[in-house]
Amino acid sequence: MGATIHDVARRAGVSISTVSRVLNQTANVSKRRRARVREAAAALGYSPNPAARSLLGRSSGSLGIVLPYITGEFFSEFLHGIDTVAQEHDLYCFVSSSHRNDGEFAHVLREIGRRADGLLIMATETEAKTLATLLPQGLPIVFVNTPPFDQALEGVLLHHDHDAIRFDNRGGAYAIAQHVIEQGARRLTVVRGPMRAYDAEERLAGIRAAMGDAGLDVARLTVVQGDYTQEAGYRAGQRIVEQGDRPDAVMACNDLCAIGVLRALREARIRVPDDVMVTGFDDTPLARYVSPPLTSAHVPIRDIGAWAVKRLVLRIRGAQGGGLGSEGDLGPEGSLRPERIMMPVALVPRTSTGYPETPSD
Amino acid sequence: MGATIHDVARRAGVSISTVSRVLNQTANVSKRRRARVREAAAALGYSPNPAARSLLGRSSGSLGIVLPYITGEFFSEFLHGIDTVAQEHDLYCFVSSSHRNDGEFAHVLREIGRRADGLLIMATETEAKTLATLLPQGLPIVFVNTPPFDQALEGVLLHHDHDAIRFDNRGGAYAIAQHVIEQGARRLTVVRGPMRAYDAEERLAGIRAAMGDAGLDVARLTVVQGDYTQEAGYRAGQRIVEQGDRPDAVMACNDLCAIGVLRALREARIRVPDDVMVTGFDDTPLARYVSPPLTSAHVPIRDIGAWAVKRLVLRIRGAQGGGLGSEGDLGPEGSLRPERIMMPVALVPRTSTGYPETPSD
DNA sequence: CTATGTTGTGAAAAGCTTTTCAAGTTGGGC
DNA sequence: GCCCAACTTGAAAAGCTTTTCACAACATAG
Repeated sequence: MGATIHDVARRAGVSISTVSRVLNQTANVSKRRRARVREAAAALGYSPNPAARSLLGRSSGSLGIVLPYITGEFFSEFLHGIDTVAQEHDLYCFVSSSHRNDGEFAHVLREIGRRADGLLIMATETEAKTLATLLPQGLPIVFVNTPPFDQALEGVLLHHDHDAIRFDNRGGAYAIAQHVIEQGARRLTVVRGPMRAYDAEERLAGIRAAMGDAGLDVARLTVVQGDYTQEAGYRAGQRIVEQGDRPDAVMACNDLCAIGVLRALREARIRVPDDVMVTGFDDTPLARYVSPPLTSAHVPIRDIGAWAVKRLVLRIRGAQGGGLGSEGDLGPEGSLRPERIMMPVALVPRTSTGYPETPSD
Repeated sequence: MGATIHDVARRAGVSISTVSRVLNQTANVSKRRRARVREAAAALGYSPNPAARSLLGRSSGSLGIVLPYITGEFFSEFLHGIDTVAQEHDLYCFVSSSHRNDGEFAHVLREIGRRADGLLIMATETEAKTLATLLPQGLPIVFVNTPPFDQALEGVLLHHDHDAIRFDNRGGAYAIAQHVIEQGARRLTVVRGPMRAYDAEERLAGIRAAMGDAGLDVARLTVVQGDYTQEAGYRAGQRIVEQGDRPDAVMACNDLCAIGVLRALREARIRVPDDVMVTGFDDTPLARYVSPPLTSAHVPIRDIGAWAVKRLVLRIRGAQGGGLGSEGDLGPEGSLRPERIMMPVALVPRTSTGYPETPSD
């Protein structure tokens, strides 16, 4: 089907070595031959066989993106950031998500690790220790939103020189709680994320800290179990309504969940924000469009995806990746120092907490 | 790093041919050796190098998923359906989307075509004729939501034996329009999808047909330009409000767009559905959670993704794929007959068109 | 003009698997 | 007991690229 390097060599009247050298710019070739090879390659529409290339242990030209079960806009946005940068560098992404258990996760990680030049791993649910034993060796990896660097994963990260990027769950939650308290809320209820998710834990901690700093009794925080879906938010909202002892503010674990809460309150004829304030998290594009517009914490998820891939490219292709990281980035042996980025999460106050609506927002 | 087939052969005391035969069950091997090979492979954690395999022209174990620019939940749901089935068959998905122009699209299509065993193409925006010249040869392809089978693509589809699945844009839009008219609407406004998208065209046709059948003057349908984002819906909604001559119903091109319309109406203190009805399309999980719950047309997007991949697997792995399609599926030469599926799109009436709210929905 | 270094080029090997081909072994029938 | 068939098994080739090695041509310095 596709032309091979031999076809190009024959047409140009040179050896395959010369063709390879011209196309990869890996050594000097005389002007005349170079032109002839270029011409032949163009005429035949030649592009090197990726399988043969990766068999050599060189680049396969692909990236592995391993994700947890994600729903809603968050996923689209994240993948969009990833895809844009990958396309710029002519890299192709294996995307895999929603693994049902650790065994499946391990299998996918291993198989994708064999096929890709680098890995982007987002695994909030799988614990750090499990992850550490599963990591493919000798492959650049960027962790997104994995557990805190200074805990179990630290050793792994240091040893393998991996990068990591996460966002400030605690700070974002702190800001939201602080804002809600400033708006007059005293009795707070949280619809928390999944039990195993450490980020849910962090957000909870942020809320508790804000309550403590504001002089509120942390023990009086009501925590309702939920997850990152509308359904869970809806059910949690119903429970809050039935409970009778109505809180001043319901802080959902993300925007989707908050939307479920909003519906439950609406059905019970409870007004937001007049009777109860509601907040989300992530600030997906949707947040400003629901009724009422949702106070949230902005997570720059698209930028995070983009950064992760840029970083991966830098490690895979070497320093010519360009634009990212200063020269100081290079470690003693010329290898990149691992970087750990914490993306700030900014409060976005909207009507759902009584903040005046601004049309531009 | 990883063990090779030679390592397994050495450990088991046999030749690499025997190892290959055992692992692929491609020929008889004596019981004793078979056991020894199995054992050695397990001990070394051997799995065959995918690059070497695909170099042989055999399977690469991966699928190519080529998508247009998609936003919101629709994307997540679709990919979820795809991923679930792919994982069942141990296939890995190259996902690529948001190509800025035909050149980029062509490049990606070609490169992914070289890397994958089969292609899932969803390309509403790229025209059928362009697509036909770009198709990689000799590769199973499933088209999702590409232009109607009986138009330009027909020849290509027939020739290459490709499958196609789409959903009934026209029927769904017809049902929505009919419903809205039954609810008392006479002056209708449409926020249509992108100019180049043929599905937007189909939905418009469905609406016009419903109007005609109901005895309304089709010429009096107002069409506002939009696209599949909330922002576009918001702007379109603002324009509708400013226009003064308020319609009885606004039919948005999808749920996201409808949510934008809802916000614009809300800001103008126009009540939904009392003053104006609003409808969406796709029936994403969100539709039932917004305020008011959104009348929409249910597109089984997850099922569509799943069907497409099952079909691809069937073509790639041969008839043992199992469960999908009867024996009658096999054509004269034992090859699968191309199948074209039209998924029905069902009306889901909710409060935004005055339909009584049901808690269960 | 010889010795040395530089540059350009092709042959060949390596990377890992599947599959064909040939050879070996075993068993059964006459 | 011998021959043919069937079954097992190993060697080798093919698939396509990159890179090393060796060689040739050419230029420069002494």
